[in-house]
Amino acid sequence: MLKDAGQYNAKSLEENIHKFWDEIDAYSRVREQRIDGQKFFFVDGPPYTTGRIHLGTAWNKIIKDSILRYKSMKGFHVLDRAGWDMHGLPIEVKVEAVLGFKSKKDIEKYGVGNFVAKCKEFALSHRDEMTLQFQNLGVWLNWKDPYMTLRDEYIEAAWWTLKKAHEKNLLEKGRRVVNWCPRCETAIADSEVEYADVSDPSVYIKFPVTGEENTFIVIWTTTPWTIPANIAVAVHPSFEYVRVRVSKNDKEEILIMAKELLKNVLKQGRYKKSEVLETILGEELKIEYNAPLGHKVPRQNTFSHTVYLADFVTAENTGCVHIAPGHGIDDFELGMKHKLPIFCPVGPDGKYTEEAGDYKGMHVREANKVVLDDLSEKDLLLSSGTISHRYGHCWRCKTPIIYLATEQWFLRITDLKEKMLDEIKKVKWYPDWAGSARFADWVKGSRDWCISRQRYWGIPIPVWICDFCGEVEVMGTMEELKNRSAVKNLTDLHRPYVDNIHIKCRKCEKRMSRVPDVFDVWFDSAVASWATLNFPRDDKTYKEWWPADFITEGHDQTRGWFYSQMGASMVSFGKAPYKSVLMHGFTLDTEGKKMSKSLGNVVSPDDVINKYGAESLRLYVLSQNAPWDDLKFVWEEVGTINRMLNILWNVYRFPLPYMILDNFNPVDTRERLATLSLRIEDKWILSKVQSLIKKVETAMSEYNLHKATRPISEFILEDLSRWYIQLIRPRTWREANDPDKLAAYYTLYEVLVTLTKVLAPFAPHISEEMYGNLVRNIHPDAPESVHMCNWQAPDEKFIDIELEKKMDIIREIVEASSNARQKLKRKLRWPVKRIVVVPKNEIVNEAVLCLEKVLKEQTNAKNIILIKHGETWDELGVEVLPNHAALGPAFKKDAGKVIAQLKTVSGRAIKKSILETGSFELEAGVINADMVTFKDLIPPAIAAAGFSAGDVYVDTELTREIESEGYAREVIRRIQDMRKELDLAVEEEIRASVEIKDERVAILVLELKDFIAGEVRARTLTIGPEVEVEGELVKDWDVEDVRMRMGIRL
RNA sequence: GGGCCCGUAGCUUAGCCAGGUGGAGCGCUCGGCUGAUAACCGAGAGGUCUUGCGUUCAAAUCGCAACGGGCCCA
Repeated sequence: MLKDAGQYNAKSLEENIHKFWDEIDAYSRVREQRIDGQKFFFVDGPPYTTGRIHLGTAWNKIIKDSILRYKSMKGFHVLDRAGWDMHGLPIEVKVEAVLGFKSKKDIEKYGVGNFVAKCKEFALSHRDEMTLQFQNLGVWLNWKDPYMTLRDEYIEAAWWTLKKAHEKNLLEKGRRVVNWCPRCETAIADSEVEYADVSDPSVYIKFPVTGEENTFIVIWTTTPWTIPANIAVAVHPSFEYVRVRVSKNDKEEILIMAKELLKNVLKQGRYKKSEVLETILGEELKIEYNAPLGHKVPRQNTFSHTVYLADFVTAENTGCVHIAPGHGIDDFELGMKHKLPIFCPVGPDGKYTEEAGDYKGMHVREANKVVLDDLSEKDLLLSSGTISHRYGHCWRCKTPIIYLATEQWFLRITDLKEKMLDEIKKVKWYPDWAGSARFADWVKGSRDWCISRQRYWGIPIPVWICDFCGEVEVMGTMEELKNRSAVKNLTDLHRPYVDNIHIKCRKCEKRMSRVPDVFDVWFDSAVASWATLNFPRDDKTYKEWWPADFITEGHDQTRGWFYSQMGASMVSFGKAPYKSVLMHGFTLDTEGKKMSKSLGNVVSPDDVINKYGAESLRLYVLSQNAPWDDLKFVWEEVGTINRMLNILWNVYRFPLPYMILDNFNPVDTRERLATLSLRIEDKWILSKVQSLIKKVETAMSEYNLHKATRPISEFILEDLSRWYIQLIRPRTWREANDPDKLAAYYTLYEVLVTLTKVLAPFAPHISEEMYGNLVRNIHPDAPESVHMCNWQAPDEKFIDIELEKKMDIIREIVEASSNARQKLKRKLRWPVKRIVVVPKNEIVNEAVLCLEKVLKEQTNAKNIILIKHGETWDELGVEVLPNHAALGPAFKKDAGKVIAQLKTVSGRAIKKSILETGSFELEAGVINADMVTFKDLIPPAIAAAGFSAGDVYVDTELTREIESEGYAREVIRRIQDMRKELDLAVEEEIRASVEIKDERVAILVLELKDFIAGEVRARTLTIGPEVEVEGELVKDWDVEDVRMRMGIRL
């Protein structure tokens, strides 16, 4: 049996549904149920296990959940292990903060094993916390068996991939300049560098040119601490450079710089006089110079310092660029090209090494000032100021990064670039430009991938090197390592457990040791698509499922996970690891600014759930805008969605009391619908709901979640609540087994049940609740959950597009008539004599004929008069407006007479004649079409309003019958109001008395006494001018200026 | 500085790909309804479609540039 429903309470409803899902193990059973379906392999982009989820993460998972629920209902066998990214520097930094550590030395002292254990504990506890948060959103993924990057089988997937890289000669150890965090003492990836505005030195330095007295080449830098490592100066080959004689304080010297920047340099150096001695192209500039800090850094005197040409030089500052190949990427590349020494006198802790001579032991951050002082002492400092610019910082500990030339391991992704670009084209991107423009551009500009980190909590790099001959061997699996090393009981592949495992060199039979590095954490998630299938341990599953059918992440992942996966997959398998990608946007605040803790504009998903429930949040993020656009979070809009859900709930619960009262038992709904005689509005809503399914399907085929969810909301508000429910209301109040009522019941039932299924992927809670009552309480053998149901295919036999169009017209006419009524202040409760529809096209005609009853009811009109298309309503008066400009010249002095006569003749007669014959004969002369214009004259009791395809006239003239009904309805409304006040049950009977002093009105109302009594369920009803009013509740009313006194008693 | 995306009523947006009188919702004002009722419905006001230039008979729509926002990079 159906059960009644209370008010919509999102929180308790969602809690109950979550409990229900747990009880019946809904998720697992839904997936099992589809085990024979077509495979749909989804890979969850693993969130990083620190802290709580934010709005963007919530949006991400809601998108995934809705799409997967939809796919599952469509019959796909979905594979969707949730994923967790659990290694890496971010967690190390958090744990270091908890333990109060300041550097790697603290970790070493604490013990790597202890530290790693803490990191693991941290990651696991956050995973649990975040899982709960995702589940509160109603997100279904495989939470019981997620893939976790810290698992041994996962680590093996990474190892296997690196071995592949080695076999394909794509793994390389090399010296490169990398982003280096001097606090974390590790290389960090480009993607781990966060840019922020900082104030740095902005200094102009003179390098003394060899063999030319008092001549200097001028460079500019923001990092004076790199001057001790200077090796060269770069100039642009096609810029013009000048030698300038300048003077200041009676001292003369010659400076070299770009011609274009002469003014700037003179200003910086506050030179009073200047004289250009020579202008030459950069490519002709052949000079050597002396190390500016040779006296402090003895090694510098062993290098030769020369000017080189480089395209990356820009016309800024001096046009001459200081080159330290050990401390800059461009610098390094230029150095490699010209075989310059890669001089890097800075250690991993950011302090100068022995090679830096006098600076040894000094931290580079303290060195800036000292270096400037030393240069100043030598009179090599041209000017010194500060500049505010964007500079890179370690994204976790916020320390400014430095560039260091270090030994690192690289994947030679650049070798695979062309093939990767081909693969990108084979992937289906939503939207298209995410792949063709954004991702392709990123890949084109990508560099080799530095995968090594000098840290602890990560996947150990499985490379062993011979201590003697340098032979390199890569371990692909745990098994391989065991076999090669004679270590039998290896239970954890993390550091420090793998650190002391040695193997015997195949070449020289000496000892091999593991390189101490761990992987860049991006490499972890890069192998997710096969690691989640437990490859390489399980080859069979891989063959059945790989590559992924679908992934979806935010646009920040273009350079992140989209890329890292593509790179790793090209290395491993030579093809893309995914077939389709939906790129979604970012959540921003109301102003369109990004949410950040420092701005204090962060909205957490929990806040939204607490206020409106998960369902509102879900539908909000899904429908607010296109998935790929950024989402501006606006609280009011969530409120609007919540209101829509509330209306849905009211629509759902409105018929329940009647259905229950009538013992309505909807079995074989489709068959009953075929045999019952349905009203046209029933057919209409059935058509509408089928059309809705089609719309949702079309939108979902392109992952247009906004275009799928918006029509659902529109259907609920416009078609169901505002229209169909209003139309069938009177039918639900009928007593007994009226077939017309049953037709409405069955129709509404069918529509609501269909709606639960359409809604299920997007609003899984409310649809489950409705389904539970509407379906499960009636059919015990139906699927237990709406999510176990098949997606309902649109049924063409219900669809009648013409009818849908006609109803649209009728709704427009009703709106127009309501508009017209308002002009004459005639309430809808009062019937009107007639409504005249003047159509502008044939469809309006058909619509009115076809839906006359609906139109009549909804406009509360006694009659509908339909004027034929092309004709005018003949009761409209016609005002003839003389056209003086035409009448004057035609009739000259008689014009006045003609105009006067025009007013005495029937306007309609003139219009008719002019329309038919083109002229009209007045006593004073014949007028033609040019001389007059016509205007409709609307009679006083008539109100007019237009709609898109015609006009509507409402005749509000009162008749005795109308007044009688109008007053009667006023009385009914007020007694109903009083019933409500007494909180009476719908079926409870009353005794009522109404005193109306105005005798005329009293008589009018009395005429409909029986009607009134029936409507308000009154056993007895007395009405009259002298009635004694009494009862539990007595009230005085003012009805359209008529005083009434009413009382009701039980 | 570069790549991609976004910029339409007070707010959130549709329309843009395939050029031809800019549609909604929220909010506001006024009104209605009262057997969904701490609900619901209707009407009205409100737009230099960020700006400028160009293509065209015609530009929110196509092109170029600028400005503002986002992501990514330097």
